[in-house]
Amino acid sequence: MSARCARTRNARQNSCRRARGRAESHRACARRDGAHLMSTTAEKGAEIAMRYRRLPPESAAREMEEELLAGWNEEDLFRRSVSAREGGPEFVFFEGPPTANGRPGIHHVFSRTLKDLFCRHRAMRGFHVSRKAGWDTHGLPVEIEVEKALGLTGKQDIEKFGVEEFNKRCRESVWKYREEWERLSARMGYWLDYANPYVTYSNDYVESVWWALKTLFDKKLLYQGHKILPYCPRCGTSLSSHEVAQGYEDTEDPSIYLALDLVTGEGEGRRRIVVWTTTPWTLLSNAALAVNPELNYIEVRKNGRTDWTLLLAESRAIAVLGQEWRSKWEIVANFTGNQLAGMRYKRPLDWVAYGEGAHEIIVAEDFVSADDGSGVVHMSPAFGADDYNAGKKHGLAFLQPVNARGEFPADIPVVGGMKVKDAAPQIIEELKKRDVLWKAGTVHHPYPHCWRCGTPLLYYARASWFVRTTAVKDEMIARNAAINWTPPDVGTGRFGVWLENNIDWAISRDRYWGTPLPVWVNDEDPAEVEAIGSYEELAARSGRTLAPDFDPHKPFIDAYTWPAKSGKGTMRRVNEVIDAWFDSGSMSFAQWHYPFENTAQFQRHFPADFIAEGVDQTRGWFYSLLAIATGLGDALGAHAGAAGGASAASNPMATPYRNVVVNDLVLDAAGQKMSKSKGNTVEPMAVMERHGADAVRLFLVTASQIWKPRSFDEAVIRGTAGRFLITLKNLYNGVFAEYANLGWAPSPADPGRENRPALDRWVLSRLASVEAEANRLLDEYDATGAARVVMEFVDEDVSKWYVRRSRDRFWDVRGADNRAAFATLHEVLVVSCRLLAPFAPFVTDWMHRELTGESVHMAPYLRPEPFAAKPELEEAMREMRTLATLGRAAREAAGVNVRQPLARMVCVLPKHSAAVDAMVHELVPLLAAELNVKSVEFASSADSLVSLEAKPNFRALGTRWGKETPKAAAAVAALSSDMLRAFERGEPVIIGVDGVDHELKADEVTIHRRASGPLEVQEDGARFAAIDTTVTPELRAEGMAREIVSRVQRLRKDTGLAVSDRIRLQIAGPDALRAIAEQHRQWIAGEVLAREMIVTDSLSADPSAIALELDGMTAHIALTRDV
RNA sequence: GGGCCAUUAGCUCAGGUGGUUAGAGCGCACGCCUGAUAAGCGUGAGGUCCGAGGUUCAACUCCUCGAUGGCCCA
Repeated sequence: MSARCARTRNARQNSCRRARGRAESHRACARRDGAHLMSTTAEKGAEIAMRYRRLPPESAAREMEEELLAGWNEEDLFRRSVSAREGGPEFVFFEGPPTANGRPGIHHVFSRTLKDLFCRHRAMRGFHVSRKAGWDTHGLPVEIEVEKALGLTGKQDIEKFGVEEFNKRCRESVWKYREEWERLSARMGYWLDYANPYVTYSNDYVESVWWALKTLFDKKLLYQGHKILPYCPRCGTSLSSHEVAQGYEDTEDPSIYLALDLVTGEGEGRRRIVVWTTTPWTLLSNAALAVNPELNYIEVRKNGRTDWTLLLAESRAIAVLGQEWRSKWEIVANFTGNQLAGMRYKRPLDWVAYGEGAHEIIVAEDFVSADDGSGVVHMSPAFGADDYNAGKKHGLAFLQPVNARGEFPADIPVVGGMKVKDAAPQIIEELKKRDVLWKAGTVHHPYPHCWRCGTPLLYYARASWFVRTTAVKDEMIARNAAINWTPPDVGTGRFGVWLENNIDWAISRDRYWGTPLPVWVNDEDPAEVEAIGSYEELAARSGRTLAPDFDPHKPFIDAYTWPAKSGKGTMRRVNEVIDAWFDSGSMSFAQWHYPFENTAQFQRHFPADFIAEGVDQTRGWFYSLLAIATGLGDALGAHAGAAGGASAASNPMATPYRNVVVNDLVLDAAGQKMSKSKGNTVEPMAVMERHGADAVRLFLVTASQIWKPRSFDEAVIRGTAGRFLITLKNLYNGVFAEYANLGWAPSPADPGRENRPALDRWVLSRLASVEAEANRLLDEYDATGAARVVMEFVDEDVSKWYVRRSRDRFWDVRGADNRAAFATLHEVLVVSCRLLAPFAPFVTDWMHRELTGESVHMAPYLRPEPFAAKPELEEAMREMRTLATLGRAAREAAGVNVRQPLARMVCVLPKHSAAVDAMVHELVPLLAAELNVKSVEFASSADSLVSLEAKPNFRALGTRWGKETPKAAAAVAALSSDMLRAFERGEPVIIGVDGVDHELKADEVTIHRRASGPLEVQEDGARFAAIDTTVTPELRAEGMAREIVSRVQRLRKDTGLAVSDRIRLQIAGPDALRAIAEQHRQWIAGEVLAREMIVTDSLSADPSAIALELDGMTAHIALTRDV
């Protein structure tokens, strides 16, 4: 205290000198880094050159971040941070390309934060992490956007408009949002190499994709098939299963029961069979009925009617005939489905003539279910996958009276020219007329719609090109087993199940803007097919030199034809382009134009160590990467020794990615899914302007585990991540910079870490533990865990305890203890910045530069020589903090505030090792200071203050006593304090259960100590703190002195004095108060930096005097600044 | 329609091989501090762990059925 009191102008001048020295070195730094970030700000004119700049206030996160962004740009920091690790081990990251023609949303900020933070962490660990950007530029979304802009609807319009011009517009449209994406990436601090992105429409990229397709073709993995595919009549194209999966919507559809006449023999009565459908438009093409072979069918006759009967599945009778059907209908016959097979019937509508093939016949098929309908299904082989397969099997007729626009041909009666789904009322009316309608209703069910335009899809038989992924299914599963999924159950569950149910990948699209399928077919003989795998090959086959401005897209590519090898006919390219998912799934090699060039680059960057995307990519990019890499197999080179080697035997090939982090959705504040139609989307730029990118990033990562959906609520951001950042800034601004600027800088004069007080050694130990833990969690791809560990440390340990208990140590800069405190806090802040840098790259860089002169992003994540963690010290401190909590609660309960000193507290702790006990002893002064007590004693079990209580351990008792557990527990709980003391000494204790004595075992009881006696006690399990609340006159006087100091300090503040200003102080009051002031004169003067302190009987004349009530006495104080 | 996951304090979320005292943050109440001050800190009150059955000496935890929400599949 005297040191503080004696702080002089001299010290201040001293600190000015040092500050200037530091400012010089700052300028040197600034030149070296080519940035203005390091520039020194003068505060209060030229009075003091601050060595540590203050952070802007909380509201100015935006200015601070923008200042940094400008600096990073100038310094070219991203590229420098990558090249500085050149030569280090490679950490390979693949960027999943965003579609350049959509706006980025807040969920993109989420997955990009994850991508960025793991890359930053690995870079700080010394890995070389190049991060090539990419753009997904082909596909239906682009076409739709352009169609809308041009006012076109459908493919005919596009053809009329001209494919060349249309594709030109597509190519331009793609970049509509490019700048917005790049701005967002920059603003959020997502470091990605945008200078050399891969672009899926580029000639090089397309050529690599061609190579892949040709390779698959040569391996017989690319084929043309005729399959029932979900088809969008508006877009005029089939959709792949992963596209369909995105478009299910609840729809109301017709639910129609027909009663069709069976063809009967001579003399038989009319027999009708009940058939169910939800797609009446397919009835025009009905070819057969299907029944389940095993199911029981009944033939029933309505009471009182003899002229006809009805057939249906027995289990569906209630649904079709009503709850009371048994009282109204009589069963006349039973059949299995097998028995019905082969029977003939009369189709409901005869508008389309049958061509070849069987028709109007009942077949038995396993897929017919008894769960809905009538147990009899109408079959239309052109419009359903099951129907199609059954049609093949039974040689059924194939009617397809629907055009590519989803309309009936004009020449069909009644419904000609109508959209098929719109024709339901007309068809139902016709069925009524023909007396084949049993009943018509509606049904609510999910039905697939086009994910882009919302049009209901039709299942439609079409010629299409497929990748035979089913042929490599087992290998895909084996490779998947080697992928480390976060969270794991996406890999085994959602993705694993998807692979198990894998079907061939339909990759062709009847569209315009996409990678053209490089397959040429002989127009005279469709069996003659060639695939082209490079531009060179194209030139050779076509006999044409490719122009310098060669464009592989439609329509130009379709002009390349050549005579067939067979000598008859011309080879012409098929019409289709390919699924854009195939483009993005090819990025691992196509981004390098492999195998045409950059083989070394490719090999260095395959497979990826890490990718991250939203869960919606499970069936998208995660799948296409795996399917293509697996299909290509050896063609991607033999990268033996796959991930970890764990399953190297079954999986000699590398997976395309070793670790994948999957994040879930971002919901709105109310937990609803964000969508444009609901208008509850969040504009990411605006949010970052309001809260700062650091806060948004930190919030997204820490709100909950990343694989759970999180609600995005700005109020919560402010209260959690935002609040944490304020605490961090205050530690730097309000504690460290505030006082270090009075003259401290790191120097050899600082005590060595092992020679610092226990409190410092403790926080350094915690820091070391947290450093190791955060690193470990990031290594394991647990971003949430890592961020939380560091944040909790900064808040709980540093702010709430280390600084709280060290405050007065920062009030001077010269003593060894002061230097220890500054050096410790400096190190804690520097390392905390590093640990947080991947999550909050802005404020941590700002602070780190101030603290060390270099960017945090060039710093190592782990210190080369960390302070060794001290588990005993950490354990002892935990106990101390528990006792502090209990002590505060005791004071609160007794109504004695902390400013009032008290004489004594008595504590009890559970048994500890000697090492921990020694530490506890060393920490006692901290506890005494925190609770403002003169002495801290520890009581033993033998102490009269302590009584013992037994708490039964049910887990142990349960195994021994079973049903008798409650009785045994009661007997244990009833043990007396004395008996428990004896038990602790090792003497046997007997408990009686149902009159039988048993010896108590050690693990069956937990012994708790409880305070008894006159003290104020609080307890928590085995710990307790008892405080003697007696206030003697001496203690009271001391308390009053502290009261005076408190009021003077408040007055200093109110008067606007700086923390280092000296004052003249006057205190007036009754005799008793003056006596106290005199008694504690030196201490009071020291605390409030009073050079002069006058104690007098009256100050009433002084207009600036403040009156205050102290323990019933009125006092006056007045102060002036001492200059 | 089938499968999976949720449901715990006013809000957001932890948790537990079944063990009798279910935690945290925010918010709230009360208070402290006033040399972090458009800051800092403490204490406390809040819970039929979605509902109904069942298994067990013992269920928030396991089983069955149901409700609500979400995701996936068809």
